[in-house]
Amino acid sequence: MDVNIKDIARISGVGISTVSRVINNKGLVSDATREKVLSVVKEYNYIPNSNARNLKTTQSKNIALMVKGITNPFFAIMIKEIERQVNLRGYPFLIHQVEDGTDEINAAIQLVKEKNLSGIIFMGGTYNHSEEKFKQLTVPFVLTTITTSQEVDPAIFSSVTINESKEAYKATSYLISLGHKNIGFLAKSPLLDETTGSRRLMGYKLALEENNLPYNAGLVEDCEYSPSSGFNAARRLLNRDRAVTAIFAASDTIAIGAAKAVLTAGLSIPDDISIIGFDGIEMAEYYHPALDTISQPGTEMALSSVGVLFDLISNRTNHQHIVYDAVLLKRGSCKMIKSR
Amino acid sequence: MDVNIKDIARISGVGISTVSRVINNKGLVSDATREKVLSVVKEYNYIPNSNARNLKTTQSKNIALMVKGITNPFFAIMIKEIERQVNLRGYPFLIHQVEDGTDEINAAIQLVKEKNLSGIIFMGGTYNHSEEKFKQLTVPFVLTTITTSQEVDPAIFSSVTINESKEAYKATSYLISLGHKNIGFLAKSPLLDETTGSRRLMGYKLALEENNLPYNAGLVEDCEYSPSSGFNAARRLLNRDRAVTAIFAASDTIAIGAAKAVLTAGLSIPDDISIIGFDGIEMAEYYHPALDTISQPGTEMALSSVGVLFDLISNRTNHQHIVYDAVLLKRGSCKMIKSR
DNA sequence: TTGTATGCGTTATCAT
DNA sequence: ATGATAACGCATACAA
Repeated sequence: MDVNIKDIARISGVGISTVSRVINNKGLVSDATREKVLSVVKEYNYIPNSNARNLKTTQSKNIALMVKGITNPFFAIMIKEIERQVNLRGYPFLIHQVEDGTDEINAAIQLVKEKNLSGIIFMGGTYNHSEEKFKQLTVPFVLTTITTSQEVDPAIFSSVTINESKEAYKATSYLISLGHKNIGFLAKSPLLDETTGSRRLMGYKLALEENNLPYNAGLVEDCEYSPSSGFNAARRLLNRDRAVTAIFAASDTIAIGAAKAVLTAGLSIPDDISIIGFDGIEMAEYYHPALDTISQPGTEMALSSVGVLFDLISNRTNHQHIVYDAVLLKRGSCKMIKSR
Repeated sequence: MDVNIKDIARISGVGISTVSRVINNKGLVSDATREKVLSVVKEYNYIPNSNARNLKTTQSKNIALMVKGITNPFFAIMIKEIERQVNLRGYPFLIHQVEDGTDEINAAIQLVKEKNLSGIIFMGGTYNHSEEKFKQLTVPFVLTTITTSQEVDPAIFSSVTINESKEAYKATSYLISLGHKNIGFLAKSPLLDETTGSRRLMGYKLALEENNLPYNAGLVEDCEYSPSSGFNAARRLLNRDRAVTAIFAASDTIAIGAAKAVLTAGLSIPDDISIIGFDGIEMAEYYHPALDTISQPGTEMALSSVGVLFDLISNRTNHQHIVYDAVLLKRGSCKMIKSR
């Protein structure tokens, strides 16, 4: 091991607590001793052991991000911003990837006990967590990009989200306004309860309903949030139902795969098939043709997630539920249906 | 705080050390007491405090990944696999994003002192780290996707890489073999020392040289590893030099942006301009047209990085330097130059 | 303004 | 096979 606080104290010719006061900027220390201690700290390259610190204070300053789906490019930019914001506040930050199929809340409960976290941000995953579980989380936390089922009391958690069904409604309505009647819907687990996919499906259905269009379950495909999966889903869809004139993909990654399927089939976007995605990742803009999308304000959501968390940590506020608006970006991959 | 080892001991009616032996599977414990302790542990949901543990053992089992460029989709799949592999071995894993412009080795040195890491994987960044710095790293580490400058003694570090210049040579030679003579090169910091971009530029230059083609600095553009940056760089290139018939992008993200620039300019891929990327991310395959690329074996590299690290941690084997071969994937975005 | 002593929760060394 | 007890490195109440 390296030098510790005792060494620094001895070398500086002061007591341990004086060193502690200096490195923590706490309590009264004369300028002379402060300077001396700091010089020794620097010379010996002393860095306090955070394990001992956290053990002593029974409260580390660690902020953890629990991500489900770290390969999601939309999350990538959010992660970057979240880390930046946390570091800005001088808190250590740790990213924990949650494997698909494992429970992130349980993982977090464990992490809290293990590392004495002081805050958690949950990103991605599903909504089916029980109130009881949340109550076991003894530190401030905020859900971002996800929320909970209706049964959970909003007074016990914070969230930063978009209104999934409203935004999906927006996308679908847009396609309908262009005259489309047979609109494919591609999402992950749209038929399961309490998933992002199912929320977006709700919006899709609502738009159909409001426009007196029948809901056709055959137009809904379940797929992962990836181009390859979107490709396969779109191909299944196109093979099964030749009447499809538009596709609403619940992510841009899916949309890109779907677009490829359409183009590969020798069809044109948007002349034969209109496509709209979701998220607003850079890739969608640079696809050819550029893909329309529902663009989420990822950076702002990241910013505000950290903001809400620190409000909670410093006891400044009660739980907040911030809902951002997403924006429909028209880039030309959707078009008025051609008359037949 | 929650229950601690003392509580468990008291409730179980045994001594503290017995509980410790049980939860660590160390030393002799009778089956009866073991069972009793375990039941209490379970009932009270006891989880050992890792700060105390690490403090005592002066060596946590934490493995840290230092990533520079977490938004890089190629890294994303590697990160996922690395985490999986580390967890498989029962070690806690933490991801630390290194901001562009900050020194990852310094950050790591600090992290080691703070958290008593037992191993580090470095991913991304540049090669210009001094031997002296590496020597300050008192725990096993491996560089992945990067390596060091020639001056650093290979006996003091491990690495898992591809041969950057060789693979770039491969891509460039391929374009040359198709008759291209004016080949644009897009990379991040190709003219700086000891960057991935500069290594790939070396391969590019070598291929030109071996084929008696002149090196034209005007065909080299500096850009970030992103579609937007690739788009701008390609546009600059196309505007400046109308003789360009092929573009070699040092990443698929750049290639996607470059492709967009070509298509937006009303040119065709590959009829007017051939494009080849680097990395082998999924998006490149689903671009339209699908983009040729030099595909790195990301998953295997991840796997082997963790393998090498744990060899170092346990076996005390010597340092290894594993170099993977990348594969030229032809998908149709490169074509024999049209005769003029 | 400064130093001493105590304890955070755990592991490990020693008796028993 | 089991239980006291001494560290691990630090922050802090309290004494000086």
